[in-house]
Amino acid sequence: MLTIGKLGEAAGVKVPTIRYYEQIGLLPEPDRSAGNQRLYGQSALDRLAFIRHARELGFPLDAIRDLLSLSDRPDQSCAAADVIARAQLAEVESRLARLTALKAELERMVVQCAGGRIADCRVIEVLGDHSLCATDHRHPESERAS
Amino acid sequence: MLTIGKLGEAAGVKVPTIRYYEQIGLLPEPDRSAGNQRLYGQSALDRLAFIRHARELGFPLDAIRDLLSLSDRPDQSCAAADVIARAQLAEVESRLARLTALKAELERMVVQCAGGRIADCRVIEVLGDHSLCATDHRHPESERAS
DNA sequence: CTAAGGTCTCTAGTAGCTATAGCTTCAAGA
DNA sequence: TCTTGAAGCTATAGCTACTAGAGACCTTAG
Repeated sequence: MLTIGKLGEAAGVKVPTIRYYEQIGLLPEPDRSAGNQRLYGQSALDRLAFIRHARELGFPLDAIRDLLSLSDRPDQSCAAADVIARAQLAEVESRLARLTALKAELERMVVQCAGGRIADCRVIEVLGDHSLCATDHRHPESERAS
Repeated sequence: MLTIGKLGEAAGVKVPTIRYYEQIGLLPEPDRSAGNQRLYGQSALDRLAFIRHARELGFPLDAIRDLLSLSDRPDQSCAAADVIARAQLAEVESRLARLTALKAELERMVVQCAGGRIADCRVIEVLGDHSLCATDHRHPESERAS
């Protein structure tokens, strides 16, 4: 049996994240030790590794929830899993397209910057006037590095 | 003078978003009408359009705050603006690289799905076992469509 | 037995909004 | 002039997926 720290280490997930997954019902409530500490077995480790891997592939937690409940019923058709994976692929592709356009626009911007005064700066100028752009890049991009 | 609704329409920004920008100090508090409604002039429209465009290019609000204060001092060097834009470009490039790897992995996954039972499903199988992956794709990707 | 480090619960914070509730103000039609 | 509906106001809570902190308790090595 693993304590929460060992489990996190084994799966590559931080301890508060595990407790968070339990709280939102993604992981079942584990048994507790006499001193009220969580104790996990192999199945919890498998499940957590599954979640982590799906997160790395960008699946949102709701999709992961669905995928987990599918994997709990191994005799059913995997069509539903396929749908979820394809949706994720489509999402990634659309984000790729947008980011590619953004990259082109940002490159245009920084290349044109002559390094003079703000008043002449292409960066500031382009930001102030969308018509100076080559591409459309409408709809903001979510921002979070990791 | 524009009401908040007209301003939002003109700049392509929703009304609550404008109030939010004011609240976090990105837009100055505008004059009010006799009935306490916000009234905006041209400069507010310019500023909001700048913000919107920078958001479309993926700049985080903190960076936009810096860019705005730079554009308020047109006689200074634009080096700082250049730094911010290059940082954003680097961020976009790193996200592109990650998404490209994800796309490849997801494609591998859905292509291999033979459409049978869950127990045989490559989608579920691959998610459960990272060693089946071709690429590394560690570190989760932020999820938010828009 | 003690000290260090892991674990417990609970709360609040992050980014960038969006949504709701319950109210007031404004503009146009009858 | 009255009315009605849209648009505005404030304040609060919610979204995703965590992360950070406080203050108390448990466990284990020396």
